[in-house]
Amino acid sequence: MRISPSLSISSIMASGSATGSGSLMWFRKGLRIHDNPALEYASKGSAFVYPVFVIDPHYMEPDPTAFSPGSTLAGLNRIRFLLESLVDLDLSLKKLGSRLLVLKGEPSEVVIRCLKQWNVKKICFEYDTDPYYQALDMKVKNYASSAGIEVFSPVSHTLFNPADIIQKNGGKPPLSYQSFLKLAGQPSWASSLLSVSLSSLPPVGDIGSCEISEVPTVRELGYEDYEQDELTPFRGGESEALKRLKESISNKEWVANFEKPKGDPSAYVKPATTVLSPYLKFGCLSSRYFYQCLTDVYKNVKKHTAPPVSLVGQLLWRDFFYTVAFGTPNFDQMKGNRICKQIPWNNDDELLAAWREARTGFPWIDAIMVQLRKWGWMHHLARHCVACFLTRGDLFIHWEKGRDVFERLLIDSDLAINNGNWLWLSCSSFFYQYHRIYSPISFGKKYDPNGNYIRHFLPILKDMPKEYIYEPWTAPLSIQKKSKCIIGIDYPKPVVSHDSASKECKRKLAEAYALNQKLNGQVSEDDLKTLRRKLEGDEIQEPRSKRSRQNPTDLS
DNA sequence: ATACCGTTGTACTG
DNA sequence: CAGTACAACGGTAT
Repeated sequence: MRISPSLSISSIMASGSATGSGSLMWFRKGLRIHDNPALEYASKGSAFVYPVFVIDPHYMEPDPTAFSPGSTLAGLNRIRFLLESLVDLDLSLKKLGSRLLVLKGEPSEVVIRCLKQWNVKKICFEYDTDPYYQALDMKVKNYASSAGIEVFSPVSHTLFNPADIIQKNGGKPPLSYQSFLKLAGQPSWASSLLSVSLSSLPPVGDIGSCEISEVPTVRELGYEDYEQDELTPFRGGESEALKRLKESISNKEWVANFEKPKGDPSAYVKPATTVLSPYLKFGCLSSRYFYQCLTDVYKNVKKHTAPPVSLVGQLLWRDFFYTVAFGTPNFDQMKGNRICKQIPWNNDDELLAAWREARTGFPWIDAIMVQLRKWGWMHHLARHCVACFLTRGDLFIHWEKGRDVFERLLIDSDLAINNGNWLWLSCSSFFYQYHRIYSPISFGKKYDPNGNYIRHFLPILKDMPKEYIYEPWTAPLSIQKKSKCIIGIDYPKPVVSHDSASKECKRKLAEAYALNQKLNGQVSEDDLKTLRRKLEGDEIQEPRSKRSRQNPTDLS
């Protein structure tokens, strides 16, 4: 990593205007120029601005022990998406007469070191509700106030300020979408004027002895022999986000009639949704700008759909989960989570690995897991299918395990939304109708009877006749041979029988719910252990349920 | 205590 | 494609 020569020149020039004050713009999420209140404030009345991004090695550096290429925390697809977003941000800053200063290390330490070395009067960064940033920001704020540096940290990642909604509700977050809507009311902030679009930025000041680099490439980070086939088709960055947004809203009929549950999860050539989630996640796209574009479309059509199913409804779901996550201690785990049902999930690393590695033997499930691995994105309903299958539908494995896999592999993985949806799908919170189980066979079939989606992501099954493609283990051996795919050799047998496994899951959830109700949610680890023993005991007594684990004689 | 509701279940019927 | 039975949860309003 070297110091850019162009920076040295500009820094000499900037330091010439010693009388002006400087500000530090700390980018984390909010990787955009448009509608960026922190950036706007940083540049206002400043002689120079330091736009900083800190690379946290924990997030970026290769971890060879992880189950997929990437760092300890993020898969390669999301790291690449972030780097592309940073390159785009750097280009946009350069067009405005600035540039991105990339530093490396523990972010709060690096930022505090910069504050010590540079002559800045204010530090600006988007407010972040994630516990990780709450902790970092506390350290930075404490230092800044002790040093007499102004801190400006506006809420601009979401439409509403989660703290406001929680306060309105008497200190607790609303737990249903409808009650959230009621509390949120009309999004006045969301309709307010966007931050002015910047035509230029003050130059970067003297960087002293800080080690500044360009945005690194994945190669420079140490991902030399990454697998090309795990390359997501979605490119990161604000420019890409705005292009995608423009394309989406250009079809006014589509925007006006959008109904989330009616989307086709098997559509992959042209996905059934906007695929703006990764851009919202990194703040390449302002949720407020997106909101205003949508309401503009609504104004110009006769009628349009409404929350929860409309596109605006999707943005509000995002705010809903942000609010609940912010107001719920231990939101990302079962233990100590006030809103989470305590359920004696199974520990089965073999079944977990089969799910994660797309070898459950259910083509619909496995194809979705391949799409996750390769694209880092799947349709919302596809996520439902695999999440339900892993947890309450078939495998009865802890939602935290599935959450970890999604968190790593999704390019749009977002603490609040990812955990919120796993809580939802596992019937641990928000949603409790555990008898409604997605069939790993029939759900996909009704959208894609020919199995094109499966054929694309699981090419081993590309010649399987459509009659068998969702249940290839039922195909006669002659058909398997003709399709060049022998079940049990070329493609696995199903790891469970869906009928018996889903029945088992329902029975276990009924027992777990009863225990939660009896103990008023105060379920201890011992209580869970006892229940787990009881459930296993029942299993041994009932020969029928022993079949929940598939064996070859059950096939066909 | 009771009725109604909840972004996105399945399988069957007309 | 819409309507229905199935079986039946917790949260919320009454």
